[in-house]
Amino acid sequence: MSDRARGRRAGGPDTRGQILASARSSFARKGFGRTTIRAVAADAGVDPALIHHYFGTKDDLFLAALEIGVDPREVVPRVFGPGLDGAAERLLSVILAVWDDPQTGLPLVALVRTSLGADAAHNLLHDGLIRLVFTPLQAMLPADEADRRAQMAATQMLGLVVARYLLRFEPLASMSRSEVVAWVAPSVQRYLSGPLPTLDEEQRPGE
Amino acid sequence: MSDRARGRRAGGPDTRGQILASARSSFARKGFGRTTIRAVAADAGVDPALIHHYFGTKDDLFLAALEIGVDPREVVPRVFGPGLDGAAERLLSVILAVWDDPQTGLPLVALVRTSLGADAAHNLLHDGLIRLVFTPLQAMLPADEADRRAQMAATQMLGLVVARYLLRFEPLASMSRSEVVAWVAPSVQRYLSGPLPTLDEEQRPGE
DNA sequence: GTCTATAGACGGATAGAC
DNA sequence: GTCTATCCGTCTATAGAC
Repeated sequence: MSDRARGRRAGGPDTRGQILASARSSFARKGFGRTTIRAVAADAGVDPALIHHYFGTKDDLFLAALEIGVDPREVVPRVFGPGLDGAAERLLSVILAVWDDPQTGLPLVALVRTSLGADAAHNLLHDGLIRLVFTPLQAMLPADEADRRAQMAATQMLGLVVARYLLRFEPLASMSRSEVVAWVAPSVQRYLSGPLPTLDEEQRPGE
Repeated sequence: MSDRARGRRAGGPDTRGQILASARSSFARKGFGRTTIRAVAADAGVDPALIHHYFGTKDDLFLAALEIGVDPREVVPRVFGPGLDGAAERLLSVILAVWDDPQTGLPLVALVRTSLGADAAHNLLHDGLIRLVFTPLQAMLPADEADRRAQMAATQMLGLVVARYLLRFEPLASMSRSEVVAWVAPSVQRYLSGPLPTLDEEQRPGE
């Protein structure tokens, strides 16, 4: 991001990178549907036709913009390797670090924003991103509790991400990573390894 | 919903209600941007022009579809009146009940999905919905901790809502209200009244 | 009340000149 | 490589007939 996001394309025409940067920004801010090729082109200072020339269709551009700098298969073992104890803290630290970095965070914001805008059916979110962290997580949990524990943990991390990076709540968005981890980790850890909740027999169906 | 969502408009032409029901459904599933007047009209079995005739512009239709059956000023005191103790459980019970009911839930799904798809700037979500529950909540908390405690609680509730009603994770979406409350309430309650997290002095900025 | 016809704007995609 | 010109589709919205 250091050499291409700054200013207009200097001398060496890194037009392709310029387009990618503008696309990432727009996809992250507006999602797929509200991003237009024309707007991306204008922001990058090039002609709309160039984008098709380089990337093909709008979908192709979106996929190209999702290319990310981290390989999940490398980071996942570091989080879950040491065991369930402290896993929440390690997981949250990694997640926040990845999302705080614009290079890796912007594509993820674009992915989440686009997925939430579309139908629940074919979302990249569940089949792609979440599955990546779910599968190894579930493998560490008792089989009959794995689904519930992992999904409850997911709700907390998803809500954190949405509030901090999509809606940009303050002061949450400006808090340090370590403070956020200190607040949230106990909740996530309880979902992973805390006691199962005891259900009251009386369930009031209506309100 | 019982008399108008079922089948085509019977004899008495409740066309207006039919349109509203279709609009709510589409706004909830696709958000504002991806909802088209034409599709709503087709789903309601009427002509697109009729929608303009009844409701005016697309924005007007959206606002009409957001009309909801619950008055927050009535339910809020019931949740926060008894005090901070057990507030999380009461709050979650109400939230889940409102969202589980299609009559009140669909407009809320539409609101959240649309807000998340748009820019962070002018979102109805923060200025409308969340503010409604935030203000009375913050009034019960120590002034210097109110923002943080309320926002951390908001992340959990937001993530729960997104996962259960927008993304429809399973088994989460099919779990009973009381089971969800049993899982999540302790987390929310800790944000509201638990001990403040202790921050380590050493903050590793990188990674 | 309900529908037909159409205006007017916008965006994706392509062909082809330079 | 980069841009001009343009086609085609989709959508909102309106005017007006029945």
